[in-house]
Amino acid sequence: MTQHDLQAYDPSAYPPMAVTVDLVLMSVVEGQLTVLLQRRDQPPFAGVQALPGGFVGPAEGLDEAAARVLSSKAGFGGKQAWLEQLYTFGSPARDPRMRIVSVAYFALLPAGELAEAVAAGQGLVQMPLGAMEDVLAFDHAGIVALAHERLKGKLDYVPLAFALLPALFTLRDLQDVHEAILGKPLNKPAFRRRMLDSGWIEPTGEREVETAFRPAELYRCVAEGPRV
Amino acid sequence: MTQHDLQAYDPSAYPPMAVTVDLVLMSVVEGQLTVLLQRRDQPPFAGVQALPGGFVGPAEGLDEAAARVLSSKAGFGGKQAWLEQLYTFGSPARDPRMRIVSVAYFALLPAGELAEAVAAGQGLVQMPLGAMEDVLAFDHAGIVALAHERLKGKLDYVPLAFALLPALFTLRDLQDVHEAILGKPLNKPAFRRRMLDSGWIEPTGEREVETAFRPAELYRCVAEGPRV
DNA sequence: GCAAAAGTGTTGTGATTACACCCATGT
DNA sequence: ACATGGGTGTAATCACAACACTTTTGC
Repeated sequence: MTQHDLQAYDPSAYPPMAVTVDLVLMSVVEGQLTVLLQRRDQPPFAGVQALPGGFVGPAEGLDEAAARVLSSKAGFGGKQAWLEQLYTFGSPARDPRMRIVSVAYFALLPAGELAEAVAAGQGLVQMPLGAMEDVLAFDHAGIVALAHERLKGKLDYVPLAFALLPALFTLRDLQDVHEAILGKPLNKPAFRRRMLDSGWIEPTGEREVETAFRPAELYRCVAEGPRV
Repeated sequence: MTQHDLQAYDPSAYPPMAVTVDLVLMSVVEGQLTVLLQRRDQPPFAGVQALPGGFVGPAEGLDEAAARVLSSKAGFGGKQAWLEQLYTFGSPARDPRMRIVSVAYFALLPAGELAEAVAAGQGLVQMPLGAMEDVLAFDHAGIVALAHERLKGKLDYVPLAFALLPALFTLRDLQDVHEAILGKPLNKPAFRRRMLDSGWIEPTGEREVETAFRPAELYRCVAEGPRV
């Protein structure tokens, strides 16, 4: 952005492009990492599943646009979700219609809220990450794979697992989420201690109810993150 | 990118934006992590240092545009550099002239090549990361800070330090680069072993020449990375 | 009292650090 | 010979994992 100043003042001299945001909306449903998809009803890729997304408005920031799309698709009532920029895709060939630069975000929601979004009946479906074999439109399969990688990589350093759980949760719930993301079982005592030593959670003194056996203690997340 | 298909076919219905790439071109010069900057000669921010950048062409991918800007500013002769997408900035307020979405990249060059770029006399200057106190145009100070964070975070997992060194280097050179990036001294034997065990380097059998004292062995990087 | 899952104590292992030392080279 | 930095061995520390064990609840 330096030696192109003359161009910049002439609207026809720079190449205008459409900028969109695409959302990888994830949750852990019954031990499976799951993504929210939307069936396209127009070509190209009519009838194919794709990531929800939308154009960035003229006076709208990128994070702002992502948050708008998030609340419009998963119009959850005033609750919070993790929302983080993932990567920007801008290959000239990625959309056959026109030049589109797309800023991908990933969003994390508790399973209950994902289910609500699906139940709202706006054509949204949830699909386990393992079940989608190249059935996504555009380059969206690669975007989902990248989101999964990022999730795995940050899991131990950043308190993002809590965005996939309700406000109160047990250590077993938390471990299930970690195992779903990493795709492998974890040792229970080791996991417990790592979490308790992390400073991310605090015990509430409350306990589960309606359990068949001994009820587990409920914990609360006390860590901060990019929640919208 | 799903429910806006009708808009997408009408050029006037989507908000066109200019898309640029900005480069954080870094090297380690005399133990200091250093960034390549360019003095702006046009308002806004005339006379102020900024990151080199440029518009993304109509048929050009983002990585491609970044590589083009890299080779035009630091027109190094056929050598290789580390080039990696960093983050995308799109606040409506970030450029007072018009709506610009900028995809930031960071690039890593050996100190010698950075010096060549400066010597070429295209108005480029190098500045140590510690020395720039909010003297950058636009939101570029934040971009540089983010690049530094990313560099620190990936240093132990990804073989990017070698992009800051010539093809042959000593373990001491490598340690100096790590220390400059992390901003703290490292233990010599521990660092040695970590590097030798990493599988990223291999000894050449060659040795330094013209040293005052015992010459160190020269190593070569055998790891792959996103080099352009 | 028994089944099932919560929660804890103890031990072992691998990785990394810290410190001390030896080695090789040019003056 | 000696100063200087390259290079190596050994012990200590830490984090984490594995395992066995105790505890608590509902039926």
